Amino acid sequence: MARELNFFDEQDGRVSVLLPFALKGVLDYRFSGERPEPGRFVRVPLAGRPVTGVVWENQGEENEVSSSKLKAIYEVLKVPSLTGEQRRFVEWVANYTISPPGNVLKMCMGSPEALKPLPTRMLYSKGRRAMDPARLTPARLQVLEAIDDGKLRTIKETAKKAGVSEAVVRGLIKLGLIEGVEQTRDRPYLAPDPNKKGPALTEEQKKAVADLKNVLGKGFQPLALEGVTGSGKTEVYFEAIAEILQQPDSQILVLLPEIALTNQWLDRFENRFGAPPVEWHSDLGKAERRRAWRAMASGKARLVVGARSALFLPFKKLKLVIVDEEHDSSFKQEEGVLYHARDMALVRAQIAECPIILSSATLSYETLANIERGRFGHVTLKHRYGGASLPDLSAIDMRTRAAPSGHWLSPDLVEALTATLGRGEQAMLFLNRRGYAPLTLCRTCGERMECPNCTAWMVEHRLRRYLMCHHCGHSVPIPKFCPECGHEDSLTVCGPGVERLEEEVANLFPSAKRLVMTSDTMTSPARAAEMVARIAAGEVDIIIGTQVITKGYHFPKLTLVGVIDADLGLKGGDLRAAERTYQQLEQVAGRAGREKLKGHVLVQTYMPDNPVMAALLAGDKEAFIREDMAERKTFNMPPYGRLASILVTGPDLRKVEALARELARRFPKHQGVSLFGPAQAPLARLHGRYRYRLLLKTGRKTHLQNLIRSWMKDVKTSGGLKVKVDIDPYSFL
DNA sequence: AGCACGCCGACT
DNA sequence: GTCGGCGTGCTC
Repeated sequence: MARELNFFDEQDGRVSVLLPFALKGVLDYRFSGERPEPGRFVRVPLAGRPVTGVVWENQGEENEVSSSKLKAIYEVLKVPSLTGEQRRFVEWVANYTISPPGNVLKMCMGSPEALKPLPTRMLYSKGRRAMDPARLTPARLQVLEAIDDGKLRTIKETAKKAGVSEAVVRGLIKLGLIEGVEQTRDRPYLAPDPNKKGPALTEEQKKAVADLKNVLGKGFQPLALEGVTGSGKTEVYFEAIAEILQQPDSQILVLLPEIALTNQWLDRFENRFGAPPVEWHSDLGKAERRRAWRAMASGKARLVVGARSALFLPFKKLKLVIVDEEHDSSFKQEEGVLYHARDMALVRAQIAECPIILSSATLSYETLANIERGRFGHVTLKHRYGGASLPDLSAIDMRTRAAPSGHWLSPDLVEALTATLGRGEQAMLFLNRRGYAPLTLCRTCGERMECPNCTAWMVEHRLRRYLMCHHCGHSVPIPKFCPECGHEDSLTVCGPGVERLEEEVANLFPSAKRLVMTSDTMTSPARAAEMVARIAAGEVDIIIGTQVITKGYHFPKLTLVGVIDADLGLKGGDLRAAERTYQQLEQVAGRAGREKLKGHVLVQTYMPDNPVMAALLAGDKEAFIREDMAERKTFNMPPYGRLASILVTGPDLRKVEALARELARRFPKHQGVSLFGPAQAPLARLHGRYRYRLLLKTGRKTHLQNLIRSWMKDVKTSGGLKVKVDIDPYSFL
């Protein structure tokens, strides 16, 4: 057969290599000498240029390319291998999300920097060779005295300490009186100390810690840690971390939503363990990325805290996973490989055969359903830490207690603000809308300012003096003339954003110190930390912000939370609207009264009778969740049934529509599987591309992915058309 | 991911 | 007549 006919050596062989981009599968390469094991990082040629990939298990593919076509591996990199666990994880995620495995591998590679040889420098100390007295000079003697302490120094440092030139030092190195060692430039991470004393725990916390410790070390075991806001969940899972840290070389992953990874969290960690954790998030520089990635891969770092992508770090010995704020929808990646970090964390823990703790004040329905099914353990904290009580919640019925026209604060909320400020306490106003106003229109002709690329309004940002589309980022200066009818100064704004709310607060409370916290003002972790410090120092009276303020912060003097438009999240009317709204309101309410001072929450709503609002106000969230989940069950919706969204996009509306219809026509009918659509997506155009959607609903037992794969097998997408499959979708835009 | 190939509009 | 736009396809 063809194999025998090729002419390279007997010991040459073939290995499969997975490359970090969207190829169909692995590519085969030739090697000579020792066979590189699966997991090794290799440099290989691809279309004439070198790329980095990973040696992969042979797929036993039928259509194997002929040996004569194989190119040779350039180099096996001297970096730690991708473990078998991680390779299985890559395959699993690729399979589940119907993504090319190469795209998943890419997420595992951290950064190109991480795979380059570590930059090093030479450090010098006393050598073994003795000085030939004939060659001793005063300068050389000075150097020998300087290095007598045996410490490692650079040439420069040595010369400086001895008070001689670098040339003298180099001369001694040549003579062997000083010897050098190569050392990596990346500083090692300090080891967290599990035995350092933590804060005193309450009886309830101690009980929760005992419950957690009960399942640690018993292999894969998911555990939901449900504790009301301010109950000290973090301190409880810190004890689980301390326990696992006792095992030599064990590693721990803590996942947090990006906006909850704050200095406050890091400080608490450092206080408990005496060393900062490894951090992993989107704005690490490349040197820090390399340092973190290599530290995990070599097993030298013990604990990493990160946003969802930390899931793909190269753990050597993963022994515990924690997903904090597990209900948070930002764990769902909405671009590229569409995965949910909480769900994939469960898979990662299962592969590592280690426990996983899902923590939240407002557990997701997915997790609640898993508790119900008996798959997850459940530990609860019902009381706030330090004797603080949960805040009072009350509604302001905006149908009868409305704000004056053009204003957004009802008289009741203004009164509460006045009282709070009068007592020298802090208040927080929550409005989940960035900018000054969500809509600008022309009083003369009624024209609305819309994004040219998206089916969306242009949001005014008055501070920055432009209108901006929040979906594609397109911005234009605030126009003086109506672009439609040309009238001057006839444009008017509708509705509030946080900037406009701040303006109203400034008019009502001119002497109060205000701070606007949104993604527009918190442009970096440093800026965020600075704002938090100002609040903690009492330099702020009223915090006005979007959802960035709902999570994780602990401000002792904050006693009043005002929710400006509690109904906002219910308007989309999608599957998770009620769940999301309840979680968000509960979380923001949880910022109030976290220490000695009693907290109050005022919720402005036009629909106080809506089940979400009513349950929240009555403090009966259990009943509401039970009912909402029962409804999901009736309609076979997640977490009881499964969904997949198929989004067809392209620049030409006709072609998009035609492909969506063709897909529907070709859908293989299956029992227990329903197809909805195609229909225009709610965001009918985004980035200049039209969008049509199909929705697939199945029971929990159907193999959704296989079904979709065979359905999509020979779909041809020409003319700029794209089909995006989203398993377990969260966004229905 | 990159990069070459390929087929349709405004220039020397 | 050519330069160049980026759509499509391939890389072991």
